[in-house]
Amino acid sequence: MVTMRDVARRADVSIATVSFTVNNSKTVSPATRARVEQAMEELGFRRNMVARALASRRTRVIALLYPALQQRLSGTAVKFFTSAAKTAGDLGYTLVLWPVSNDAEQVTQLTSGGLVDGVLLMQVQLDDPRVDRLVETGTPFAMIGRTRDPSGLTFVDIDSENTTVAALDYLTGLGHRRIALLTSDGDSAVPHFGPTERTRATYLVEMGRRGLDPVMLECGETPQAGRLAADELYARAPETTAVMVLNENAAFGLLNGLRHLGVSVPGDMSILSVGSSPDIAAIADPALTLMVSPADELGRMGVEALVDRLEGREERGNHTLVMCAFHEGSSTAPPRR
Amino acid sequence: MVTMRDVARRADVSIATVSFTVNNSKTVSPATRARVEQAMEELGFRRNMVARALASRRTRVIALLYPALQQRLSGTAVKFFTSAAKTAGDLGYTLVLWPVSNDAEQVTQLTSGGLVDGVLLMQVQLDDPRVDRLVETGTPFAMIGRTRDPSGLTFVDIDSENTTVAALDYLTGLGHRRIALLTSDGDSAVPHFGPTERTRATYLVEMGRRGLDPVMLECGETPQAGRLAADELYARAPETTAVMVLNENAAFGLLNGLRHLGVSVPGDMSILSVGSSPDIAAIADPALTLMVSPADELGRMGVEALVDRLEGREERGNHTLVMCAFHEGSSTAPPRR
DNA sequence: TTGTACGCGTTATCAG
DNA sequence: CTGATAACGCGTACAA
Repeated sequence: MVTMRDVARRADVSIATVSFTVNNSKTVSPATRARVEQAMEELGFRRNMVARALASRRTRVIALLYPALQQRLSGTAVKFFTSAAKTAGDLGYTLVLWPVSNDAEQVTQLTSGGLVDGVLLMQVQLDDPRVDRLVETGTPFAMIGRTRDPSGLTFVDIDSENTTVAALDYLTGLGHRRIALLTSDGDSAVPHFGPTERTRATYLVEMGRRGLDPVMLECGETPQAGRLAADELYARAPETTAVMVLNENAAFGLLNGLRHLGVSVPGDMSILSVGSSPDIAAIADPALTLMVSPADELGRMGVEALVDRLEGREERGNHTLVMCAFHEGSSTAPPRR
Repeated sequence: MVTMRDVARRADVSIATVSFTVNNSKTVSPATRARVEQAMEELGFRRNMVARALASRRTRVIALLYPALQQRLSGTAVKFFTSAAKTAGDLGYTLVLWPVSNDAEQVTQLTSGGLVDGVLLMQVQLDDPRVDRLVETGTPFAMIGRTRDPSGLTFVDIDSENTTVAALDYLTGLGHRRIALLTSDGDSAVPHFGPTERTRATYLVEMGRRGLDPVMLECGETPQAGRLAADELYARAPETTAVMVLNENAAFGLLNGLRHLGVSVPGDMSILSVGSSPDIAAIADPALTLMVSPADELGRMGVEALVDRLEGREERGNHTLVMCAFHEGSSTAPPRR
């Protein structure tokens, strides 16, 4: 291995000078810089990130913690990851997906080990054991999503309230009055998932405000469960003309279940899938109309907020909300007269 | 931060003794061990992984490189990741998903920086620039998939040949004689993807051996492309009664396209999807009959092979092939008379 | 069984 | 603008 010492000797300068030129941490005379760079070139020098980390007390690595790895990574999650990784790279960091459960002990071990400078938390629950632990150990972190009381913490999250309002505006704008809501149930990968609870609450309020009757269904996050939900919907509320779905996998099952019931989409029933991603919604037939999860923005802003904290540019408590964006598909239409 | 020195002082032993007890690297008298452990407990000592890595020249971190992150992570890839991570954990390593493109330079920077001990390569192309680079820099690595000439390299891969034979055996066993093959085209995320090319070659040989006429289609990895493939299939070979698909996303489009053509599945046409995962195939209606990618095994064996190399237990050149397993669905049936 | 002393490759401090 | 020199926290021969 070629060390800085080798380079220094070859360029006939001190180790410190080599460090300065490599890191641009101090001004170096052009002549000296040239000599050093030539020496590095000739020797094939590559700096040792571990030594660098030990000396500077930072690895420039950020860990993305995604607990729900037992299932497939949704298109949304991947988009998020990709965007976050790119942003991190632009800011001089490396972001890696670190597979830990939401066991607090594992999280502690990771962060206090010094291998990562900070942590980005995905799939945050309303009461998340990881968060308490991170606060305790003083690890810099930012959340995608938020706990029940996120004051003093840094997070970016989906603006479920306004997204729900927009979704209902869209459906009522088409003329629908019988609008049901299908979400995940308590057995989902992330129990007490903020967006689910906030969407349900907002849905109730908004339906009431519009003088409409709410119909709320919930089911597991599988196509099979979605299919059963179709049956349940027809048993409980056969008059329904539109369903707002916050459960990507179930949306497919719902669609198939309706077809088997002889219900045409969007002729007899409109379906609006909230929080999914276009590429996966395209699998459905007809292609689903969506409120697209702002994965790119969330990833970018999450990393930016975290790096701000890492570099001391910000006190704690940066909060940002982003709405889902409407994406036209073929699963919605005005209700039949 | 609590260092070993602090612990040593508190327990009134030397730093070395603390290290021995922590790592079980030398026998320590029970009395001393107790004192040290108590001191660690009281001080809340957590060892610094970076310093440990610098001194021991190993981080015990393995990077999983997955280049095709521009799109969604298939269920197969996630299963693979999960299984690999678990295996690594059992062996005393941490496996992280490191988002690098398949740019060779980035790979070099990562591995020569010393932050990871070894690399697991996914989505290996038949001619993969990353592989040459890793060989050059002497980085320990193992591949999931293989290059055109993998002699001397360590890999685990899908046994495409035997899987294809099994798939054709199954379909001919049902009575099908007109069997088409739909794969990805050259514009896919991973060009010159080994399984695709090997499956196509084997398909040709096997169809010939059975005295059947081959029909090969290829299309992009999207539902839309799969839909067009349905049209093409009916234009080119309307007599076809079964399709073997090696293109998960297109399989959905194919299914929908056929329905719109008035072709019932599996009544008029059987579909067998090779190399996908059950959870995602369940989205389809009818649920797809599969040859399931052995993601768990591949992940486990890949990590095991890599760790063997990392710990010098093995020379280079461990090769392992695993077949896809049959998984009953509702998209296949005997052909109509 | 325990302790000493040095090495790992870089960064930070402070003096020139 | 440049260069010694001391950390940084831990692993490990080697000595006791």
